[in-house]
Amino acid sequence: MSKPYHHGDLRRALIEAALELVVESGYEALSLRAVAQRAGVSHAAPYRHFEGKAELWAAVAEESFRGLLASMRAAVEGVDDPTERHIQLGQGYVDYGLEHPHQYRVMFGPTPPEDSEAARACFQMLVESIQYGQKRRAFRPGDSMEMALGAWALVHGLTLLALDGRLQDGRQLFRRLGRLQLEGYHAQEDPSRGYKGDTLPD
Amino acid sequence: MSKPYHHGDLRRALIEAALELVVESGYEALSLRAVAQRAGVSHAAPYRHFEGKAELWAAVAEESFRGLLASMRAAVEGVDDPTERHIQLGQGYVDYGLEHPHQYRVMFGPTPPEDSEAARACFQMLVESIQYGQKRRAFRPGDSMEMALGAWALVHGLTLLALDGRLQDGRQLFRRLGRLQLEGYHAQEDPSRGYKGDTLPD
DNA sequence: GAACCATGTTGACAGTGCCTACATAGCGTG
DNA sequence: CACGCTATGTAGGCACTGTCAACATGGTTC
Repeated sequence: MSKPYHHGDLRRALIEAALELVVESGYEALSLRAVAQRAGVSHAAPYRHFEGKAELWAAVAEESFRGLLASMRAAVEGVDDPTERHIQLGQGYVDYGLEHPHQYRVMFGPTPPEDSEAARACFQMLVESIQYGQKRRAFRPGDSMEMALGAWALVHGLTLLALDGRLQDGRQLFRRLGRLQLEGYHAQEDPSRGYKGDTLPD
Repeated sequence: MSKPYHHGDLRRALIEAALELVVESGYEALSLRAVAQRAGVSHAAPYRHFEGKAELWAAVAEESFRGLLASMRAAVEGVDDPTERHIQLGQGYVDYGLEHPHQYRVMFGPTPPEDSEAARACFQMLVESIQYGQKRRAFRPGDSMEMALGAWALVHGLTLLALDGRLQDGRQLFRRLGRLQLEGYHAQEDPSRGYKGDTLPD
């Protein structure tokens, strides 16, 4: 059979070649030509499946977001307590970032995908985790999306700082800081200490 | 006089040309050759002052960190209340990022500067703000560096998410989430709700 | 003034993204 | 079945990039 002229599913093959490249040779080595070569096609072939480099990157990012989503899902499986569940969710996030540093850089690189379904699903998990805690009266009432954004910012920021080598042990640090953030999210029995009603401070 | 063969302070001129370029034409337009041309010098001249592209980027980042530091300093000037001061500090951070998006991307881009004096100073401001609040018994005791890292992660994460267009109004959002985070940092009068002693949760 | 050397220039090389022109083959339609 | 149409591949070229080596210039020092 040798190599058929037409590949069959080159698009998929290119994405996987790109993923392999990014995992092995790092974030900056991702060139269209290198990807094409790895997939065993000519340097212009990718243009039949992607508009350009940015679109291939976006596809790689989307694929990676799916991995992130899976990591978060696995981390919370079977955890019922709202606080513990939320911590586990963040842990799953941070873990994925630390274990797939180059992919994480592609996901949030200079060309982030405009509309990523998987990315939205990841954020949705955070929102639902907040709402779950609110329903159980473990977290204070308030705009669950905003509180989820706060959680996202924390895990995202920690992951990036860790990837930049600015932290010692990002995983351990998150366990502490995640709980600390949740102390602010917890429902407060003493009304003199702050929240009255269902709004966030200020 | 025309143009003297030797520039005088080409290193400085290159950094400033790079800054202008990055501000005007954006983050990705930063090429050594473009910078050289803007400085009115041949394409290989920069190599007499920088080891390569990465080092020039690092210099631009360092310069930008100095701007960030200035923004943070200006934001807290004359603010005494620990909570308000800490919020203002974060505000100064977020504001700088939102007002200098391209520079912020260089600062935390794929090639972050290894040892940035200004970056350390920025972080130091956060640590001291925490310690200041602890001394005044406004914030709970605990590892001030860790708590500062939590604050950094929040502002850094929010800034990046805002720059990626994933937030509506990052500035406003920070005011709310910053206060929310501080609720977790506040000293808690009711010992039944959590912290005992001088350690962070978990 | 002569030698030195930091600083600039020129030219080249491999690699990049992207484009156009051409080749191949799988498909539907007569 | 044969014909063409079109999707998908290739080959080559363009302008640009970072980097290096060889050369030019001119300020500084003995």
